[in-house]
Amino acid sequence: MTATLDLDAAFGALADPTRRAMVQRLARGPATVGELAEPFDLTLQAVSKHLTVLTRAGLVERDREAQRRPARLCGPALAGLTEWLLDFRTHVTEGYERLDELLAHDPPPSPSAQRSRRSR
Amino acid sequence: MTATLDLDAAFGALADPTRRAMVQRLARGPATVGELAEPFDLTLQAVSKHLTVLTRAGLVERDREAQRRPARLCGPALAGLTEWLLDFRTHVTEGYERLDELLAHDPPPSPSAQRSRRSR
DNA sequence: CGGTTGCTCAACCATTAGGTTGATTAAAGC
DNA sequence: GCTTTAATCAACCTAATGGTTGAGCAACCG
Repeated sequence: MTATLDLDAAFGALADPTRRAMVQRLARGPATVGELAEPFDLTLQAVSKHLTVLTRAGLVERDREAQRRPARLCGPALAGLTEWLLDFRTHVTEGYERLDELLAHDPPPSPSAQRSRRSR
Repeated sequence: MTATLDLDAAFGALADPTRRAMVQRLARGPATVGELAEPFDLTLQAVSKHLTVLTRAGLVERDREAQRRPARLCGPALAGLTEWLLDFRTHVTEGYERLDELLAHDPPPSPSAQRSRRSR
């Protein structure tokens, strides 16, 4: 749907507290690398790297404005992630009712099939 | 609430495709390590490790049933994750309207006060 | 009892991740 | 034109990941 949402990259990106904080910061509006770096006592380079990770995960996009390269949030990936989780929760409830008390969610709409994966 | 939901661990756990697949598999019901390992051509040990990761992330719980140690999904962490994402999206929309087109979501219901987080 | 089944523990290995310092590019600002 | 500002590139280090093999433990099977 969002085309190629890389769940590996997206989840991975959010697995880091610094990155999560940056994302939350960006939720308030675009920011330059320097601005993003400020609260973290990390080098600019480190922050730049984090930004790269977030960008490759599709969570942020970069602009170019004079010498500055402000970053701004990129919604779809976030939406995609949320969707995956919600969708997953739906799958959980379907055919495995015991869980609806755990997840406290609504009844399953339809069956589906799913298959494995090859890794690394 | 879910007390200490470790976002680092939880997002991190889901950042791996094998682990995600295992979680999806578990969504259909508890499974032993062997059963979980089967589709992946990995050693049992590797799968066992993944299970440990998932367990530490609070995503699964282990039982003990003779020599078997079946794993089953543990809803709250999943729910917590989803909540974080949804909550975050809410933060995004509030006070930064440009994003509602990005996130393609519903209009913000009301202003509210909710503020950041400290990490690391 | 001895063997098999189901799994974990331990040691190890290769790759990646998060961070650093140092050098370099690129656009402004006198 | 040189210097400052903003950021990236490059090399490097350390620690964590994802995987392996091999040994060990616990419970059941005959």
